[in-house]
Amino acid sequence: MKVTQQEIAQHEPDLSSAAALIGEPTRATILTALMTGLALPAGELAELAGVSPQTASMHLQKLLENNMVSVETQGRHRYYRLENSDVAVALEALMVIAPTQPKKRQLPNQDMCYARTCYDHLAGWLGVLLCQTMLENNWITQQHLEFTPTELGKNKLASLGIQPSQARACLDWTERRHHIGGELGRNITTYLLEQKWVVRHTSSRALRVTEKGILGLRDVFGMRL
Amino acid sequence: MKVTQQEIAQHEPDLSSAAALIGEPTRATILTALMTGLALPAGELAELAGVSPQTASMHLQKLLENNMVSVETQGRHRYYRLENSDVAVALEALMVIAPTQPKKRQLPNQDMCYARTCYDHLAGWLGVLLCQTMLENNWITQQHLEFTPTELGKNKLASLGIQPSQARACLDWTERRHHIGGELGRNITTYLLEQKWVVRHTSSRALRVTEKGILGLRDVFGMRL
DNA sequence: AAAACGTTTCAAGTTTGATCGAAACAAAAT
DNA sequence: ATTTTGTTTCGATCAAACTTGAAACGTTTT
Repeated sequence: MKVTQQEIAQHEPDLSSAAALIGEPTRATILTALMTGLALPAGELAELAGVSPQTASMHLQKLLENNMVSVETQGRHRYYRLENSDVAVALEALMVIAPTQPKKRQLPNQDMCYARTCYDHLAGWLGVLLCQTMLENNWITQQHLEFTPTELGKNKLASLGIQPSQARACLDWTERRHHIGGELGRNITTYLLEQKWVVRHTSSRALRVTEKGILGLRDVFGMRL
Repeated sequence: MKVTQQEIAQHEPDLSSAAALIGEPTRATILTALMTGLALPAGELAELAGVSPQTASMHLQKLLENNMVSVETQGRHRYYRLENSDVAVALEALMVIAPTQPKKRQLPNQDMCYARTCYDHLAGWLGVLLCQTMLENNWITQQHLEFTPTELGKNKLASLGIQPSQARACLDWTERRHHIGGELGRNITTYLLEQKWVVRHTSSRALRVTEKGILGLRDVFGMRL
């Protein structure tokens, strides 16, 4: 046995173990799926990742042991979700530096780039456009990594029943641009889903804008889709 | 061959490959060392990680291919550094969720928790304390993830020859609290090093406060060490 | 010109850990 | 009660990749 780097870095966070956990393709797929914020049962995650239930179970156990996910048992189902938002933040940060798949430059799943949720707020092309529209219409102002609703924005949002909270600027990994995260991002996404302006694709993070949504987003937010 | 998760996530950033790159212990040690912002030669990184030069060379090549580090050749030396701050951000985000080494709960290297640099700005206990002191003394104000120098702070900093820039709040993984990052963080750290109030430990990210520094930090910044 | 040094390339050996069949377990459905 | 379904545990297999010795390459020193 030789002197390992563990001894050198004994007192630090075990960076490699955390990264290795995410670095296995099956687990990465599982974690990516859980970034919707949804809790998904083991079997569904197995199918999603294209592995057998045994394999997925093993991976989920490892994720569980390392506090990356938590589990809730309901009957014979076990629902897994991300442990906390720190995990989501780390995943997003990794996505920023991750290479995009080189092959198939045309977008195989246009929906996914079009609209999706980032942990719990709206991301993708739709999220970025919404963010820009709100900036252009002066509903919010941006100070570096922070969005603040203006008086106009507060009134508009409140009239829709959306709490005009502060928002964090969240970097998007398909658009490489900012969208609205934080509490406000969550509130808006909740509103859009409640109004059925966007609906979730089955077992995916992708969102679809409904016909009602196209009208609503245009009339209320002033978005040109 | 079976259907792999690559096909499902084809259009997305290759999360797993980026994470796997960091997930190998030797590479993680190398990357952690480079988080000082320093450029280090291959041989030194090999010794630091406790592996042979060949091994380190192979790992560095992989990091290079994936744009995690960049290299600069000087004579027979090749100096490696982190490619950009996005990489440092991802590493920090991982450290937040990484488990700290369970064995040896007492801190084996107190210096490392005491003071160190986070990529290029001051972190650790000293960084957090400095940040708090500046907030208490009303040199800066905090809006969520952003620090802004006050008029008082601008004057104080300018009189020291420190550019009173904006600052990003950066989460520290030993203290789990914010410290001053961004441009201002860099400026302050440069100042402290120039004044020799803090000095770098040899081949480590840890910093040591000099006797001159204890006086200086007390008299100028009002810090109680 | 020769030797020393830092680094990379090549070609092994070796280990880690992902995978799945088989089986066990638990809850729900029949 | 029996069957079906969702999940986990066990054991064996296998592939990916980390590791180092040997050697090659380029630069600096003597």
